[in-house]
Amino acid sequence: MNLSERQQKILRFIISFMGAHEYPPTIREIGEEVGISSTSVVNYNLAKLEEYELIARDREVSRGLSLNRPRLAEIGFLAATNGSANGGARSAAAGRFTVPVLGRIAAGEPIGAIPREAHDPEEWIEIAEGLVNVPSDRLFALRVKGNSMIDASVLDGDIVILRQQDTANDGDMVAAWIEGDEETTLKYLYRDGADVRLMPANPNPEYKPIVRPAERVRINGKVVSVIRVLH
Amino acid sequence: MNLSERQQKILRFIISFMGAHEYPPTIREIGEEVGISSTSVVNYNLAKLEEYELIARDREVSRGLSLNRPRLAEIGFLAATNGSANGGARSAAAGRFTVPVLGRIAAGEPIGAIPREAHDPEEWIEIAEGLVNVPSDRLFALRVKGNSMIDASVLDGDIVILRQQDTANDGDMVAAWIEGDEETTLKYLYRDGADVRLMPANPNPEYKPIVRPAERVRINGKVVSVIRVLH
DNA sequence: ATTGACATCGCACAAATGTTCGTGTACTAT
DNA sequence: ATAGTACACGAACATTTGTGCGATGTCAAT
Repeated sequence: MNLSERQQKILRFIISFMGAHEYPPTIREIGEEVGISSTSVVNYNLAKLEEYELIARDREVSRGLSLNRPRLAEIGFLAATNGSANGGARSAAAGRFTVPVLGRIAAGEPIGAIPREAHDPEEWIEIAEGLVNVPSDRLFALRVKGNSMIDASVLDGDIVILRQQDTANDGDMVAAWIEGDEETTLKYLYRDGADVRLMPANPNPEYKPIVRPAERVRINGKVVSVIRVLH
Repeated sequence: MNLSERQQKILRFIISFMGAHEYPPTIREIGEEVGISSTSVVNYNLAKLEEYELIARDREVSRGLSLNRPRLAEIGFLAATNGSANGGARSAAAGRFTVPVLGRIAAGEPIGAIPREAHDPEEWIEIAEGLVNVPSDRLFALRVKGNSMIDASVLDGDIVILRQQDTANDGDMVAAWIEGDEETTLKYLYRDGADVRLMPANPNPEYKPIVRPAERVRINGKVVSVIRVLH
C-alpha cells in the first residue's frame, strides 16, 4: 500500500476538515483543496483509500465519508496530523487525540530514549482533549507494569500520558531514568542546586525522596495525565 | 426555551445518527425518522434548535449540522441518549461519552444518594469510549477533594468515573457510604459472610481494611475509571 | 511499436438536499 | 370577533453533490 502524494494530501485534508467541522467534506471540496479539477479523480483516489481501508464510504450519500482512525494511527497519519510536526494541516478542535502506547514502564526496566516519531507502538488510545492541558504534539503513553510507582499513586495497569521533553519545571511529575540506579521512575521533580530531588506523590513518610546529581537523571517526559481503567 | 416533542425527537435522532454514522443526517432523513412529511417543517424546527444554540448549522451545506454537546449535556440530553434509559435511540460507536461531574467526594462528606438523572452538575467531562469498559448509561464522575483516598491511590483533584449501582461484585472498586462512620470512601469491595470488607488499593500495611456489617454499607457506584490531569 | 495498467481530465446526468413561499390550523391576547 | 404568533403542510425551485463514461497522458513490460 503506497499512498501517492495526492492521496496523502486528501487524507490530511479530510482529517483537518473533520477536525474543524463535524461533518466530512464533499468530493468537490476535497478537489478544490488538493488541487484536483475533476471530481472523478477525487472519487478515484477516494476509492483507493477505501480499498486500503483508511476511510469508509457510504455510496450515494453526500459527505458519506468516515475515517478509520485506528488504521490511520497505525501508519502514523493521525499522530502526524495531531501535532504541528508534519508541517501542514493542524487538527482543530477535534476534541480527541490518538496517542501511541509506546511500551511498558516497570521498575528497573529502562524505557530507553523516547522516540520522536512513533515506531510501531503496540496499541493506541484515544483521549479527550480536556484530559491534557498541553498541545497535543509529542504525546505518548506508557502502561505501568508492577507496583513500583505506587509511591506516585500510579498502579499496575495504569496508563500514564506523557509529553516528550528533556527538561521540566520544578513540581512537574516526570518519568526519569536514573543512571546508576538503572531504573525509570515516576516522581515529582525538584531542583536542588546541582542535584535533582525526585519526590514521591505519596506523603507517607515511608516513601522517601530520591536525590541524585542532575547529570545522572535523564528526563523522558512530563506526565500530563494518568488514567486507570478498572475491570 | 421549551422544546416541543418534535424538537426533542429531532435532537435525539441527530445524536443517535451521529453516533452511528460520523456525519450528520439530512433534513429529509430527519423528517422520515421523526415522522415529518415536509422538509420545511424539519427546517423550521432545526432553525429553532439553532436559535436555542443546541445545534449549529452551516447554510446551504448538505448535512451542515453540528451538535453543541456542552449545551446538550447541560439540559441532560446527551446523558439521556448515551444510555439505553430513554427508551429508543442507542448511541453507537460514537467513541466518546459526556459524563456529568456530580460533585466532590471527600473524607466524611457524604455525597448523598447518587441521582439517577443528572441534576445540575457543576461540570461535564468527555471521555473516550475505551476508557470505560461498561455500557455508558448511568455513568457519572466525582472530583476527589483531599487526600483521604490516597490508600486507593486516588489523589486530590483526581476524577473518578463511576457507574451508578447499588451492588457490586467482589473485587470491584466502589464508592461506598459507611453508616456509623459517616463517611464515603473508595475501596475494593469483598464480602465476608454478613460483613463487607473494604480493602485499600495500597498494599502498604499501614492502610488497613475496613470491615463492617453489610447493612451499614451503602454502595453508591462502581469505579470504572480514574483520571488524573496534571498541570 | 504495442499493449495494458494507472492516473487524470472534462463533462454530462441524475439524485440528493437545502431553500422559499403560499396556505392552513390552533391557540392566545386584545 | 380580530389580530397575532407559533407551528405545520406541500409543492416548486435551485444547488449541491455523487456517479458514469469517453478521451488523454505516462510508464513499464513485451
